[in-house]
Amino acid sequence: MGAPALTDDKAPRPPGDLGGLEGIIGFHIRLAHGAVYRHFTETFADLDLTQKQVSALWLVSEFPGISQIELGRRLRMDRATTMTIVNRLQARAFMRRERSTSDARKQALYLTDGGVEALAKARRCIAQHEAWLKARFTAGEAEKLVEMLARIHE
Amino acid sequence: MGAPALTDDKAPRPPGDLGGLEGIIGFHIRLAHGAVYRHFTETFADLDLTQKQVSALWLVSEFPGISQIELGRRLRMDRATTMTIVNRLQARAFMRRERSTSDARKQALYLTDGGVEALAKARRCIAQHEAWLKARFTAGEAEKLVEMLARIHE
DNA sequence: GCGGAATTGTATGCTCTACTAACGATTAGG
DNA sequence: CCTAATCGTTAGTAGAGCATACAATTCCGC
Repeated sequence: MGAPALTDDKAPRPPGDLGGLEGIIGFHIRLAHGAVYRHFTETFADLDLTQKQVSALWLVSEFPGISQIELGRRLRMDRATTMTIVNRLQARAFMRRERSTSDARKQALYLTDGGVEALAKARRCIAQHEAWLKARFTAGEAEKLVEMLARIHE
Repeated sequence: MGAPALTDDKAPRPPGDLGGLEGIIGFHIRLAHGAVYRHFTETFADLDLTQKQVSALWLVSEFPGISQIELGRRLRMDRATTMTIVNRLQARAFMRRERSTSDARKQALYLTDGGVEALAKARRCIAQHEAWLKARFTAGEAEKLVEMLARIHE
């Protein structure tokens, strides 16, 4: 008991009040992720790329010839999810698949010229997006935040 | 130039290496959110409740009679998304809708007895989930993390 | 070397979340 | 009183994640 009724409009608690949810770390991660996701989507509206697609382009650029399973491992995606990402990027001619010469089970992934170009544009958008994010923190805080988040995803 | 080939299996970089992605705050928030989401889903497998559903139950419990639009505002969901959440919870008889007496446009949301019970169980699962999360941090760190995440979602 | 187990890619189908656009009902403001 | 704004609702679209099943390939024990 004690929770005040809101049937009338004399709301006694401010609109941002989240009650007991306020102290839950997981809840804040969820909201923060949502906010970042929304801003990302706006920033990348012109490029029409999602976070996952950009991450995949980026990783394939840094690890040319990487296999799908390895790409998925680093981005914490399962095989099926990785497939749909790569399918879309291949359909837009940003990426191509080749059978690996060392292991015929694997596909080796490479960026096409169009993919390199798209990634270059994406990097500029990411810089902008990150600037929006980092404006809230000092350099030390940003570093600490990244380090703590890394502890969560191992 | 510079990026080592992975066509062969002499991978010169460790499997956790994310290259330039490492420094991107948004990327770490994404991965952390994924990890939290996965653990949450495991923890709540028996209850068959999602993060959003639990958050909604919790908020309606703290603000009985809250309108859908207000619920959505606090959880950063639009009206359509809020609808589907409330629909599911109502279908499982955890929540009921009533027309607001003060504003006939609004629905006033209340937990049913089943909803109260489900929330009680959910709270125990959340405690477990949060303990898993908090094990990585000191009390001070956890507080700082929450505060920094709050800066992101305002 | 051979046969069974594990790995990788692929296809299919389901779910949750989120968004847009439209519409009707109700309320609020000039 | 009439118009604009708000709220709920429905329908459609899309990304992301997961499970399952299957084929091809490789690996390992014998």
